[in-house]
Amino acid sequence: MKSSKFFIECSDCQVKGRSKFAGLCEKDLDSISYNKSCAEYKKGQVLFHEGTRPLGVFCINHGKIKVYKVGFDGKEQIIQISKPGDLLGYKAMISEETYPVTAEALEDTKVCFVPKGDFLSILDEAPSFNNMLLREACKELGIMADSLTSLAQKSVRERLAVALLMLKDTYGVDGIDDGPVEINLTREDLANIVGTATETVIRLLHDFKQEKLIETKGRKIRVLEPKQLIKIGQLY
Amino acid sequence: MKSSKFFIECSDCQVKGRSKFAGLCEKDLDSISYNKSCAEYKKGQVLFHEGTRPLGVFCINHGKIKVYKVGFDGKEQIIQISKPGDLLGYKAMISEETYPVTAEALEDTKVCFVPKGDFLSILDEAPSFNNMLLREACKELGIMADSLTSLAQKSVRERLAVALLMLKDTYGVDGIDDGPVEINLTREDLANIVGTATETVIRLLHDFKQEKLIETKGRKIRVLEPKQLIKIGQLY
DNA sequence: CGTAGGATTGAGGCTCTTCAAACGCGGTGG
DNA sequence: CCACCGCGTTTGAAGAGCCTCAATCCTACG
Repeated sequence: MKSSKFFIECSDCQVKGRSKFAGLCEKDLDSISYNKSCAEYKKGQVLFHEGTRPLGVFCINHGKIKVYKVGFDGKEQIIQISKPGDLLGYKAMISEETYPVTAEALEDTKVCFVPKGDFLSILDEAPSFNNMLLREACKELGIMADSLTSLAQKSVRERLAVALLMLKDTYGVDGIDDGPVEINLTREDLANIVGTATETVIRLLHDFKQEKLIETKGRKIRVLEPKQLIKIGQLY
Repeated sequence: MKSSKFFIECSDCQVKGRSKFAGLCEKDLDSISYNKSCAEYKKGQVLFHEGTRPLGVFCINHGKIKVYKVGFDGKEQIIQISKPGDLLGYKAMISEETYPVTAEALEDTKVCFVPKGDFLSILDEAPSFNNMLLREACKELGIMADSLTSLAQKSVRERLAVALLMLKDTYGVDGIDDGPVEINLTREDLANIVGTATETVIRLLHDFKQEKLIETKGRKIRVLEPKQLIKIGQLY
């Protein structure tokens, strides 16, 4: 289960510059910091389940989290991979609905939790924060329109190329060593991002490997030729 | 081209109750009304093109408008069908990006245009409006996650069933006569909603017709058995 | 009454899925 | 320390679902 053996002040947080709280004034940030709690979620643990009611928002401090919907037949569709600095679960809270998705840790993670009331009162009192979230949401809607078109029109090979490029960025954030980025996901998760079968992903990765576009070591994937992948993914 | 032979006061608008401006105070509504312009767009005319910079927002007074992205090979992917009361183009304006989509009239339409400056100043001055838009955007993001999952996991037959149900609602708004709803779209547009080929849509509509789930008269489609379509679409 | 754009039908083929089986690799207990 | 176990990965084969291309039919409209 999650534990609360540690606490991080927002003002000390390594990711505060990247987080959605970055623009807040000191007073508001302190107020969040004062009321929040911190927890660790181990690989496979769920932060929140689709269909449940939001009680607050999550700010990722460390680790990656997959956000997915479960389809009729039980298959996951991964909507996004969230990384440190990302804010999770605020949309359902604002729209006053149950979570439309599930959030699950892909690795051992550290996450701060801001209770609903505190978050909403900041939203009320800081118009600039409200506005920033609106701007983010609008931007995200544009990205979703892109993904939708991709999914509807591109072949699996094309979509896999796009997904690998996206994941390169997501996993590039860690970049402690500035060695090449290693994507670390099960083939099944990768398939659930691309929207295809696991076996298809494996076969296409094999092709990409033969074409010297990527390198694999166990489950780890390294992108060698991003430009080629851009071409394959027909990104313009 | 568009013409400006008419003008509708927001306070007189038939769709003001359904529009996003519904919650505004009288002062703000009058300010919008004073600065806006009205225009007619005939079937096939474009309100705005993907990639161009937004100069204001559009409020639909009459008629339906398709919002789509053009894929790499020129194929349209329809993201939504907008109807009277809907606000168009505000997302790109707020996120300060170029339009990610194109908006084109599906029939002869009447549309009001609110210039950027006026819209943004209302947004600035009315926190409740800001908040309402944020709530809408968050809700829409949940819907997009649904659509994404649908597209990734459902068969074309299932997706077509879902699309027909959605269109029944969209076209049901007109309901001047309370006769059955008639969906009036080209097969190609329908295919571009579902994300498939025109011929596939035609064949599946033929099947649905044989199963007595729908009725067609020319291009017009009537849904006879929504419950059956819900079952086919695996909506739960 | 002619024409153009949309709707329909048919055939063929390709992509991708599904099912089944074998293979590795990391972790665990003897 | 090593053999075993189990999950995730990989490979193969067969077939279903869709797409593409091409031809024909319909129908609204000038």
